[in-house]
Amino acid sequence: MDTLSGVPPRSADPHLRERIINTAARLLATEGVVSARRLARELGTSTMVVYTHFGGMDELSRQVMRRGFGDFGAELDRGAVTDDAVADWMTYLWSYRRFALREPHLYAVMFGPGLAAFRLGDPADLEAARSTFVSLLRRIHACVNAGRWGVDDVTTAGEAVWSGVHGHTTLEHTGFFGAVGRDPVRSYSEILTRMSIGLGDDGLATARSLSTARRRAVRADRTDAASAR
Amino acid sequence: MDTLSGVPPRSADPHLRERIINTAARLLATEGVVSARRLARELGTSTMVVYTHFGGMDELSRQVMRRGFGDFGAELDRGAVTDDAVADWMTYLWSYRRFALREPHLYAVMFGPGLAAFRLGDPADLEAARSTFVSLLRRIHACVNAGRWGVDDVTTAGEAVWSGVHGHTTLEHTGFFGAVGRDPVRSYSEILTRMSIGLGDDGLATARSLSTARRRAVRADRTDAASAR
DNA sequence: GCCCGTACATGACACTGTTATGCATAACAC
DNA sequence: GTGTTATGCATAACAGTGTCATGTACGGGC
Repeated sequence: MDTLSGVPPRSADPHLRERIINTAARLLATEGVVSARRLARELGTSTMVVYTHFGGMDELSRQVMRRGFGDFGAELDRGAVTDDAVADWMTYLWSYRRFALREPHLYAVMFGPGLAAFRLGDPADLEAARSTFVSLLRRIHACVNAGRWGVDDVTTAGEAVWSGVHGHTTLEHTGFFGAVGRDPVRSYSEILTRMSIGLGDDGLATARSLSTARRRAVRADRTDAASAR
Repeated sequence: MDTLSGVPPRSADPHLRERIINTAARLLATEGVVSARRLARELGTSTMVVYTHFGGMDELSRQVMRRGFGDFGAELDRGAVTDDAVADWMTYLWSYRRFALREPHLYAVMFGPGLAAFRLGDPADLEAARSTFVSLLRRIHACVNAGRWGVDDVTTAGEAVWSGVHGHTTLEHTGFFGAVGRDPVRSYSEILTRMSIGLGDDGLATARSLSTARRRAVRADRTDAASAR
């Protein structure tokens, strides 16, 4: 690593780099924004540490984003693979929503301007972001293999599914559903249901899978709440 | 209007208020951001005009947003009502995408933090934003009435559809599709197709409607390009 | 013609990211 | 152990942001 400058950092605190990223992630989660000065105050340092270690706030944000994608992917892949592929796919997307609601600001960094990872072309960032998408494609493939869906272009189907859950997530973050007195769980279920049927599944089978996935999601929510306590 | 302060503005330039909004909208479209100082420089005034007329940048942004919803709604409702309700619905959503791509920053203000219109509860803002959603619901209703779709809860279906097109739009704005070499028209078509089938339509009928809507959209794109020239 | 009030300009305050400068200290050569 | 080098970090400044207190000049009501 860092073969360009060729000089290993010889900091007094060898963990400072990690601490900066940790603190930035924590401030992002708790306060929604992270400024160089706020970060320095929290660390007991000057703002310069951001520039010696990352060159600027942009690169630091990308590091936080990269870690976010790591956590996100790990959490998404925790869902088991059962004989109900559509339920597994739905479980995956309920986990997607749970993460996005628990970490709204991190999600915004990851999927807002953070998707610049794709533009900037840093292989590590691109891979981090793409891995979660590939993970989604695997679930879709399983539904096709199970004979539930008829899809020739899995990637395009994945983009359509992702658009739906991502859009719903961002709408939920703006507070839309709460403001108009609508139930976001209901509309999220609608997305999953209509998409599954649209991709070829039987209506009744989709409804059964949704029930299964909802039960799993509620249980995961409880686990989440318990670990937070 | 402005019955709270009760004092009519007696500016040297009675159109200044309008000019500020116009200029802010133009700067937003051309430069992506609009700061009080940049605005003042463009207008040949000081930054104070923003505060005497709007009380701050927030309210000015909301005015720009409100106008944006007006233009957006007018453009969306331009689509004709024909005997192919699903094609009309798709045409509506192609117009949605066309507007979002032509005015990415305005769209971001409108549907990003701008959806705070729903939170803040200003009736005019809420109505401006809601009218475009209601317009979508009308198209959905037409599909149900035409016997193409079987939907009991039109609002929930509308939220699902909106999530899909909104999500796709924001992903497209981040440059995702271009960066990974994917065709956004293809995935957008996939959303429309799978949603229509998922909502109850026949696969072949949906495909025919998609062709119709695509033809209309291409024609509208050409008109758009011609008027821009 | 006077006076009041409003619209606007000026300049300052607190904040942001960034960077030039300087210093203390750690690592290395001998 | 000493001298040299260079690195990490603090200090302070610059340019930018939104905002506001103050002062001024002008327009309408009397």
